[in-house]
Amino acid sequence: MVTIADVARHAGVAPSTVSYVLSGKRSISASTQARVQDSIRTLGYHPHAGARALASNRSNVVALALPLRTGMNVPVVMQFAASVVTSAREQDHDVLLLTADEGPASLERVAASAMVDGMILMDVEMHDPRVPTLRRLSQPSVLIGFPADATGLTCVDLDFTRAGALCVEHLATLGHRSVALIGAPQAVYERETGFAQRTLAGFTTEAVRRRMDVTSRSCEASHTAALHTLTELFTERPALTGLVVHNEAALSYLLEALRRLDRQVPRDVSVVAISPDEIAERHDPPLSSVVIPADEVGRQAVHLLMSKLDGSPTPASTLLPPRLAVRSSTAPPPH
Amino acid sequence: MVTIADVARHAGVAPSTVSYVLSGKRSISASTQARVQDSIRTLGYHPHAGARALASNRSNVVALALPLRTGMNVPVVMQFAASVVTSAREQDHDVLLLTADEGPASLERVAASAMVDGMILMDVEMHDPRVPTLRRLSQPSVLIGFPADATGLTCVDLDFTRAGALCVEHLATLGHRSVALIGAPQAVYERETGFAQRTLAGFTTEAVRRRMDVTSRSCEASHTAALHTLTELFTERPALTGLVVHNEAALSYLLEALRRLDRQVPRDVSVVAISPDEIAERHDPPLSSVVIPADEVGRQAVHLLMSKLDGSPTPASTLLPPRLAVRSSTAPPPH
DNA sequence: ACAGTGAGTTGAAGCGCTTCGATCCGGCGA
DNA sequence: TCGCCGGATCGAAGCGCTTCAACTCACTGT
Repeated sequence: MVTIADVARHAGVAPSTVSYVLSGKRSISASTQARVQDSIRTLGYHPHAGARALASNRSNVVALALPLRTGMNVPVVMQFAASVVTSAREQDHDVLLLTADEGPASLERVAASAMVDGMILMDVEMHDPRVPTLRRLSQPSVLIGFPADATGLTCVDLDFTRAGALCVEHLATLGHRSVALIGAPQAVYERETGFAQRTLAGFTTEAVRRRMDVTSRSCEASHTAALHTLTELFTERPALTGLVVHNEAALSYLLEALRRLDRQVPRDVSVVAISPDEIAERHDPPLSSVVIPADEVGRQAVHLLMSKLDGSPTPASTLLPPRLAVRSSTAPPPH
Repeated sequence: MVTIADVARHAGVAPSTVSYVLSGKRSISASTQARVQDSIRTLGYHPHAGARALASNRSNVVALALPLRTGMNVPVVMQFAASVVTSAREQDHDVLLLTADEGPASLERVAASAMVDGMILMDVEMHDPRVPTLRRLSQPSVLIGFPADATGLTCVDLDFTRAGALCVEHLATLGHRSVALIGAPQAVYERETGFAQRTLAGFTTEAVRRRMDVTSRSCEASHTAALHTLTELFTERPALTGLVVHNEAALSYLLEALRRLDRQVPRDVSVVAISPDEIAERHDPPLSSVVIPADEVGRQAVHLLMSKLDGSPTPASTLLPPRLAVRSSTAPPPH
């Protein structure tokens, strides 16, 4: 292994000088810098991460905790993860991947052993068991999603309340008077996942405010469940013309079920999805949707964490405004 | 931070003794062990990962390289990843997540800086640019998938050749004489992804061997593409009754398109999917399928890597046998 | 009785890096 | 002319751990 001493010898300087060239923490003459950089390149020097972490008390690694719970939307989670990795690399950090297998203990472990400088948690529940652990740890963290009590935490997410309201607004503007939200599987609500609840709240509140007829259902991701949910819904509310779907996994099944039930989109019923763009676009007809900006959320999470790491003041809560993409699945209701 | 010296002091032993208790590399009396373990617990000691890596030349971290290329099946990739993380944790290792952003350079970086002890690469192409880098590195690695030239590498994957053949066999046994494979998007074939090509080869060879009428198509994941592909296929081969789908993203679209075309499954056409169980089960009708055992592949990859890490002899290539799950989407052809 | 054995334990030497004084030196103001 | 300043560089300490050689001590076999 090539060490900093080898580089120093090769460049005819002290090891500390090499270190300062690398970190830029002291001024070094241009000529020395050039010489050192040359030596680094010709010798193929890479600083030993462990040694660096030991000496500097910084590992340049952040943890990313992905619970991968049932009912979570896998492609979206993956987009988050990819975006976090990319953004972290831009700030010279690597990403350690944690799952929920060990529960909060894994956070404790990687933090206490100084493997990571900070952590990003996804899929946060209202009463997330990881939150108390988080508060106890010395490393900073950023949550993607909001727990019930977010005091002292840094959280970022799409503003799902407004997303729910935005869907209603779009449908109302088109003239719909009876709308329903089809949400995540029951399990997601039972564990009180914040984003699901907030969408529902935003949706319902806005619909009530506009004196619309409003209801909601959870739905599993299967053909049978989709068919059943829709049948029930239309039986209960014959006048239902506006559907908001916040459940990407069930999306195709629901659309197919609508066809089975001979409801044409958007002639008979309008559909708004809350999902990433790529997914909404792919359906037939392409779906009007409120975008889940996974990339942006991931990037924000990393930026917030980096701010905390270098001690900059950091907003406690960041809510990204929802954006509506109007495509071909929404139209005025039949009369 | 609690250090090994604190523990040693608290337990009344030398730091080295604590280290040996932790590593088990020397025999320590039961009483001392108990005392040390006690102190560790009461002080809440966690060894400093960096210090450990520096002194022992082992980081207990493995890299997982997920290219996240277009057309790759996201849920499957996620399953792999989850399984890798879980298996690695069982062997006391953590997982560093790499994407393709930096190309082979990221492998080089994490290896040269001793951040990781070894690496697992997913989504390997026939002529993968990472392979030359891999050969150059001193750390061992395991590939999920096979490049064209696998000499000197350790690879593991589902035996896609046999998987393709198995689908044909199943359809042939039911009496089908004309079959088609619907595979991944064009892009996947163009970059010569091994598994896609091998499935096609296994499928075609077996069908030819059985003197069946055989063809294949690639297909994008969209409603339009699915409809188009099927229309073309049925126009070209009116007698076509057996469909093998190796493209989970397009699966729902294809089934829906079949309904549009008034082909009932399995009455008019039998469908075999190559996909994870959960996905095949969810469709209507539940699909007969060849299972992609993502968990098992991930676990094997980790085990192989661990073997290489402790110098055990390791098979160069591990092909997991495919398993057919017969559900309701296959039946004898109409006559 | 005594060397030999081996289990149990220790002290100290690093591992490769960062960082904190300390040092050197050329130029500046007084 | 002298002292001083500050840019550039160096040397050494130390981060927390593992590991090796060495030591102790109770036993064993002869």
